[in-house]
Amino acid sequence: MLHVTIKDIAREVGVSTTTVSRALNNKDAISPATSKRILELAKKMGYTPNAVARGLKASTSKTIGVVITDISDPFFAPIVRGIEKVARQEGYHLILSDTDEDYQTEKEALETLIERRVDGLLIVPVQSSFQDIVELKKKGLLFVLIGRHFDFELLETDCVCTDDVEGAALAVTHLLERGHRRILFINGPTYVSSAKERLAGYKRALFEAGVKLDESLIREGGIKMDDGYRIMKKELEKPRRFTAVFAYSDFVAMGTMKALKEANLKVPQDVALMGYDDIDIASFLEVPLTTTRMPKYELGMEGFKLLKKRIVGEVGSPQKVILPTKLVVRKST
Amino acid sequence: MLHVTIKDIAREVGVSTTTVSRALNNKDAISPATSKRILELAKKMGYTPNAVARGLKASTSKTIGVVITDISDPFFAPIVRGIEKVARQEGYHLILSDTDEDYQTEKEALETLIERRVDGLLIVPVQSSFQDIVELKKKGLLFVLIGRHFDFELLETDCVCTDDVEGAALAVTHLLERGHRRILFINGPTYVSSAKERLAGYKRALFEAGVKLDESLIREGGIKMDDGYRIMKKELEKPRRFTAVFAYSDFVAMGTMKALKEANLKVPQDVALMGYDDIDIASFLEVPLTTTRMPKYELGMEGFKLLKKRIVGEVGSPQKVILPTKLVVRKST
DNA sequence: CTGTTAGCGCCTTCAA
DNA sequence: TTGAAGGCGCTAACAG
Repeated sequence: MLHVTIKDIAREVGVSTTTVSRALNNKDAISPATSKRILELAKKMGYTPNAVARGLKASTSKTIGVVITDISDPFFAPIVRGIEKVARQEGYHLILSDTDEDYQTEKEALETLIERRVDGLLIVPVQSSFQDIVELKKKGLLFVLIGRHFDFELLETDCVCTDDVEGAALAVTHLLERGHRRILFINGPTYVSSAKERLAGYKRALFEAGVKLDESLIREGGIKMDDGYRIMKKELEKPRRFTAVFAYSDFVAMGTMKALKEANLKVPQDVALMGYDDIDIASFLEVPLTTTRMPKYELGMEGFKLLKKRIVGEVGSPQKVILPTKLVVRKST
Repeated sequence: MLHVTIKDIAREVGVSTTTVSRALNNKDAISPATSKRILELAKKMGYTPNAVARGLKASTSKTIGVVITDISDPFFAPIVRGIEKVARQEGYHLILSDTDEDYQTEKEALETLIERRVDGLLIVPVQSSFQDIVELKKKGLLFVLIGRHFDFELLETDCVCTDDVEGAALAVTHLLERGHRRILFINGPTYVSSAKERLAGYKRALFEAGVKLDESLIREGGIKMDDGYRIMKKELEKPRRFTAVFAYSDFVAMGTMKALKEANLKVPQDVALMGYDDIDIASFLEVPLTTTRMPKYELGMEGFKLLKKRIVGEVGSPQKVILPTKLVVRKST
């Protein structure tokens, strides 16, 4: 038999399952002698408690669902790591789902996670649509958004984020200070909140510096390396009308860098390049990347902490936790 | 009430829970009319099946445990991605545990995963000790090792790996063909099977080329970037006795590269550098890295597939699945 | 100090 | 075509 149960132990010791349960859970109301006998036998028989049964009884699974767009993305991986670290300390397990930035996948992931009766969810929402998140809230499930959020007028939820208007403004201001006036912005899809905010930050920085906004310098793309590559490749077919590039993310910046290199353009001499996120390897790139640091690990940790509060019943209106970002100047600007 | 149960539906419709269950599971032996009523009401009431209860009854959780040393490591992240991809297609969920290359953490992770009654486990073992894996096998749990394995004389288990003796030999041979004779090998900890094999491959390549082995050119370190940095840093305090470096992994190579750069040594002009793994960003490094490609994504996918076979009951003696590696020549050699 | 009973939510006999 | 009973493994309430 693969798993021994308290029933097996009870039979063996000659007591009731209740008594076994008591011994196993260090309850009082049991004689030290029986307890000892039970514990010893349990060990000898290789007993492992069944958390599924326990969960059914207690209607809590000590499990949280993590819904993320891509764990192999160097921006998201440390977030998951941060979650896992704190979660483990608190006795929680993580069920992981990759959505691949696809709404349908996200929706299905949420459904199956609910079926598993996770105690709560940590979500990096796809945002191309968000009916599923609305449903989640309506059903009364506990969840916290990480790194992306919805306008509170649209949908109020807990979230742990950064102020990307500020972060992007910082980045663009840095470029402006370096003397750049024509800054190509290769943004992510603007239905994603962080892309929306970074666009706002881009505009704000220009405005504050008294530089006229040229809408034709704004591109909307994806969040992958390849998106940056593709967009820059196309851009370079035309006469160059910019001296610097602000990329949505370091990943996008890497793709951009590749396209630039293929066109024999030097960074930063010919074109300055600014990323976002400060992924681990940003300093190891061909040209170490100037970027805005996102507190990735912390986003994960704080996300879990907030969720935990909700789980243990700490209530209150939806909360926005804003973590600080920071400019990191390297060689690409 | 947060979750509605079949009991709630039964009461509402005025039938037994059995009938509800039948409707929900599309069993026959139920009139289309009742079935329709039930299904409609279930939807209206927002019914979501309870996979925990179902799992208890069925004693299968459709969940597999993934025990890995660090998901934010660019070598392991794609492995997890590969697992998740196939697992989701087959209706399985992943419970994720980071061990941080720590045996005790691994041991505890395995225990709690067993408590959760996962249907099987996919493990990148720490290997500094392996009593926990022995226990796992003794208990009859289903698991497959990924990327690392034990000598079959020591412990026979399923595993999906690469032939790293071969891979390393390939790498070192490449260096030899470039004219290098004094190749510093910055290896990982040799209790890890891949490090052991790569060392064997290093030796074999030298032997086959008729180059005398100089043990003093072999270093045993860790698997992180910082290990490569630290070791090379120390190495450079002494007179240089090598013209090329073979690093245990791309990550280690990146650390090495950093130390080299700080010493104003050019790669590959002053020192050639060879990595291992071919992590996604290897081609984007300051000096694009020559390396041996590990089929990361495939390791994950094949790992799950093999595990699945065991789960559905396909038996047979422990199986070693060997995936091919490939030399990728870039600029660092 | 120990046992009996009951129930978490679901599904599978077996009987009607 | 439907339902009653029982049980997956565990624990809490209530007796004794």
